Amino acid sequence: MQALIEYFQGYIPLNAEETKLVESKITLRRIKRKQMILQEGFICKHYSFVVQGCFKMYAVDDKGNEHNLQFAAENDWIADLGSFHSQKQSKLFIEAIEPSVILQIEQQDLYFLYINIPKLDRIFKVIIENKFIELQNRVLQNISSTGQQRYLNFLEQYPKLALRLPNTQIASYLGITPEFLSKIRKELSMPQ
Amino acid sequence: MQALIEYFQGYIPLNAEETKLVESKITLRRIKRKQMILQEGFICKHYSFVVQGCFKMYAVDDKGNEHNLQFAAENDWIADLGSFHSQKQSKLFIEAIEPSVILQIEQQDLYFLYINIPKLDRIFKVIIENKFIELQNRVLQNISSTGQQRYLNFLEQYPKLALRLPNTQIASYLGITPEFLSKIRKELSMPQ
DNA sequence: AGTTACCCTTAAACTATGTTAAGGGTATTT
DNA sequence: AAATACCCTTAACATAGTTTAAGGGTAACT
Repeated sequence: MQALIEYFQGYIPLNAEETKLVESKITLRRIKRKQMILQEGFICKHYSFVVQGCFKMYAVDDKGNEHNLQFAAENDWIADLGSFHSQKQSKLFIEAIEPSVILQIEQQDLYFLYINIPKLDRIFKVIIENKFIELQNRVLQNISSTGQQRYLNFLEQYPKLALRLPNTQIASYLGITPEFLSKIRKELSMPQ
Repeated sequence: MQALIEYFQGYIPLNAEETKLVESKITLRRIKRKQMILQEGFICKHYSFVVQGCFKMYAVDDKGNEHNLQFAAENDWIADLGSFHSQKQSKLFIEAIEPSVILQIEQQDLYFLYINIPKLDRIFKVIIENKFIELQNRVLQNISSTGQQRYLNFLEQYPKLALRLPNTQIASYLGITPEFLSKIRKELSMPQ
């Protein structure tokens, strides 16, 4: 629980009363590997903060292939924001890649906190702005670079994550097949 | 100027005093076709609201090819948020595709407004959240769909924009060459 | 009104990436 | 300890997308 409070303090200090209010709306959950906290067809009820572990959020296409939209490790947030805010059925899955510990807040509780702690609007605005900037860089990569360039960029941008994830998951995130990633890795490892 | 106030009202009503404060920090500019309001190597000094006209934001790669990250038409915002907030040099260009009218606000003035009108934090949080959701859908398309599917999706999602833009610009946004878009369009127009 | 710049299309040759199939390795589960 | 599931790689073949070059059409500038 302390992890989240410290995380918020990194943006704007919260006083004791505000801290208490936040804590009153937060639920801690332990999630097993491969357990899902969101499945297609369900409404995304929680905004989740990862204290420990790692998650992937993905869509499944008509052929049954998964496409990773996002990973989330320690001190990162994960949710299908579209479903969370509209309360409509999600088309996404969120699944633990490792045994994990998360802090969850429900939509109504978050809205309650937004009203009672205005600085949370500011904090979440900055959080989402940073995520937006990151995502825009990813789009730029996707429309302008080859698979190899995107892979190298991923290794550079998320070196720790790259060590934790199987290559199949990285390939899915990059938008290439595991076989092609294997070919890329071979080329990169060869002299010249 | 009224256009922006009405736009804000669509999120949360502003009172007379707040309206006046916002207006005091806004500058109206008329932009000619092909005129740039941001160039690579410069700091993005303004958050711009499009009253009339249309813009593209793009990066130029080492081969000199442009890659469109975003379009912005009436009632949309455009800025390189990364550069705007960090005050670091941008790698992007923002250029008018049509003769345009925009309302601009400088970074320091926006921060001033955030402090004096807390509900602006809320409004811009919601704006950027919606843009994030949109962008996430685009990433999903990019990593999971063919050029043809992305083109059809673009036509569906931005039908009005598609009519205003030359196909070269759409191709650049989709991450394909104009020649390939031409081939796609031919296939789509052919019986079967 | 003429000229320039830009836009759209076509096609052939080429490159990047996907598909299918197979085998061996390693971690997880029973 | 065996069995299962998953992961990584390789290779032959198929498809998606690019490059280059060219021609004609239309909108913009002088």
